[in-house]
Amino acid sequence: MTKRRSDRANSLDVARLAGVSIAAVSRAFTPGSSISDELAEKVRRAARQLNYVPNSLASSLITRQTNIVALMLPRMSNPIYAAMLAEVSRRLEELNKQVLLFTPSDESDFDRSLGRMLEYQVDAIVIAAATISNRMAALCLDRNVPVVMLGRHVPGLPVHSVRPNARDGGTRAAELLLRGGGRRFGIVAGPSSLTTMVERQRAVVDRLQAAPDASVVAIVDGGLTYEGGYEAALAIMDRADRPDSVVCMTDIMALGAMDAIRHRLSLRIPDDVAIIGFDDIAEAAHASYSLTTVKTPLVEMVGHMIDLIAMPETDAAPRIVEIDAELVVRRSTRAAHPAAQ
Amino acid sequence: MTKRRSDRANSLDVARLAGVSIAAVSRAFTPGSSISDELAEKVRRAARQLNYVPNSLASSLITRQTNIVALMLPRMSNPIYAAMLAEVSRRLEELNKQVLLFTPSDESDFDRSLGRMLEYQVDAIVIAAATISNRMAALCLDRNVPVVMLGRHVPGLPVHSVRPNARDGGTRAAELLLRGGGRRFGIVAGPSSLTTMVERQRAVVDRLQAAPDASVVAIVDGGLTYEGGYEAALAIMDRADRPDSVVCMTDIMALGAMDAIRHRLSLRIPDDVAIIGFDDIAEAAHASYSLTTVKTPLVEMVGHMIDLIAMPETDAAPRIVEIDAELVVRRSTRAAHPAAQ
DNA sequence: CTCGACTATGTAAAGGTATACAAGGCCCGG
DNA sequence: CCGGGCCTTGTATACCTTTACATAGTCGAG
Repeated sequence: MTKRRSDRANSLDVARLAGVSIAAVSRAFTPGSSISDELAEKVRRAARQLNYVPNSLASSLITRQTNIVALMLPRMSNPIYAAMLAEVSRRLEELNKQVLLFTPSDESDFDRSLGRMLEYQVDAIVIAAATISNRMAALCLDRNVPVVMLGRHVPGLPVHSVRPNARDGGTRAAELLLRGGGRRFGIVAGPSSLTTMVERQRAVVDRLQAAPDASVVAIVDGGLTYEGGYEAALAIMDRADRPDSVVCMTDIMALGAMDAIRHRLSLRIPDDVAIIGFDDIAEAAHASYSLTTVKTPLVEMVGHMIDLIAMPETDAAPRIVEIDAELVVRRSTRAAHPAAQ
Repeated sequence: MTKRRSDRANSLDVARLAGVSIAAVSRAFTPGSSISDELAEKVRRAARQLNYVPNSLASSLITRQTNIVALMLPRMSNPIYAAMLAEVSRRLEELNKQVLLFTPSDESDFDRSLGRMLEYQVDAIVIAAATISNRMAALCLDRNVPVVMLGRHVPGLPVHSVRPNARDGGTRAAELLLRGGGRRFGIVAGPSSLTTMVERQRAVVDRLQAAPDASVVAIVDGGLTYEGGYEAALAIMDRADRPDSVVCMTDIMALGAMDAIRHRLSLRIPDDVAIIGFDDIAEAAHASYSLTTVKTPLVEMVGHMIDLIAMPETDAAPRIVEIDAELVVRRSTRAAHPAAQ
């Protein structure tokens, strides 16, 4: 005698049991609606008796609001994305909204994920560490679904974006290393397909090239993973003019680089080699690493994202919010070098 | 001239433009339904022209299937939960299902989150690192929504559960340390409110007490965080009969303990102190830690979870799946001690 | 006592789709 | 040439709720 799903009570069942109209049931479950306390109480009693739970699908069909925000978040391997997700979810739940998660494994899945988001009638779409095709962006715009890109900006795309000021962060990272006496620089790069990584690297390189006696002696892709950072550091350090400073485009690669430098090459950090990363993931603060890094200001970014998706529906120009980078100085970099001052 | 949401095309609009019935539109977007290729193509052309996207809310209202699975996941601070989420999401998306995330900050929010899950008519509920009240469990059962607890089991609750064999894992961890010559043991505990932590600890302590010359000299709560593990280790090691082995109930606390022992107390691992953890988070494999640990078999756990929520609807007894623990031996523990053999 | 302004309640339509059922077309065997 | 079976298409109802509108009731002011 399996209980079938259609045995679930609906508002009509509740209305009948309570001896009221179906509208009364709806109002009893809608805070602030015009209903007397007695009637509301009568409805709630009947509802409890029938194990009634309002069907928010039916409700959303009418109100055109699901209280669901889609989040596209690929490559969960990097802890910064987990932190981003946690913050996004936390802030949205404060507003009684939920995150519907999409983790496409491949760029070819992006459009399919976006399509499914629209089918679910989500109230907004947040895209982290991924991009969106022009076609889908236009479709979202047409349907009046706000889209916010978190952490990067693609010029010309009609979507909002919130991102840290990579140029500023990269510049300050480079300057810190220069002040610490750095002259020969290695770079552990991210994939060139990610604009965020390219911007960070460009900012760092630009500032280094502006220094008369500094030079970038090696750039190796670290593939955005710990292992990739480890290998990249080995490749970078294996040369006659060994770098005295290494900039990693993400912390997770920086951790790999530090471990390679210390445990494989037996060099000291920061004495032999100074290291700096980007993101400020939790592990960067661990005593084993104590990594100096350019922080990705998640809390502020998500705060602005919330504001953007709450904006009144207009087809106004997409907003670009840029947040100042904060340099978190720890012990993987040298203090100001006397000679450099 | 803001475009209103009601301007979104629906299946009737598409049907009219294509000169077909509304049923044809539905069939054109339902793979495997009875429709000729020409008609389907005609519908798709019209749909594209109108930027039509099927409304899965309306569809779910009828099919009673949302392809949404709710995941309750508090305390995202521990990386193991992020890994769990990634695996759950990955596997579900393979089946064209999506994760609706709930991250209640407080035990008092559990019931409210569960209630909202039911309102969204989710196909199943997965609960990680949290529990569910008897009342809500009964409600889910009544509505035929499968509930799977991931990582723990609460006796008497009418829900499925999938979990590692904590007893086996704890026993093997203890034995490894004993073989390595451990005699005085410290334990960094988790909150006693989490049955998982209690089970792990009980297994470890039981095995240690079965060894004639071993003793547990200190048990300190590490609060499930890196910082907590750090402080707990300091407390544990600050005594005359300093432990020669420390068991931490989670890896994240073990990392804190290792850092405290090495960088604050300047002791060697594993020579002065052997350390072992639980979970096998990614950082445990980093060269800076190389932490021996009892692995939480996420892939297998999620695989079983998928099977459970796909089971035909019955009110059969809830299943309990227990998975063997795997001990991942790295360099934070000593090899078998000659004297112990 | 009456009218107007409110509040509380009910009625009915709308929101977008899936599907049972009926109907039409076609082919093939007899 | 006819009937049965199959495939395609359309019609109409069902899914569950919100809300505009109408109605009935309450209360105070004039």
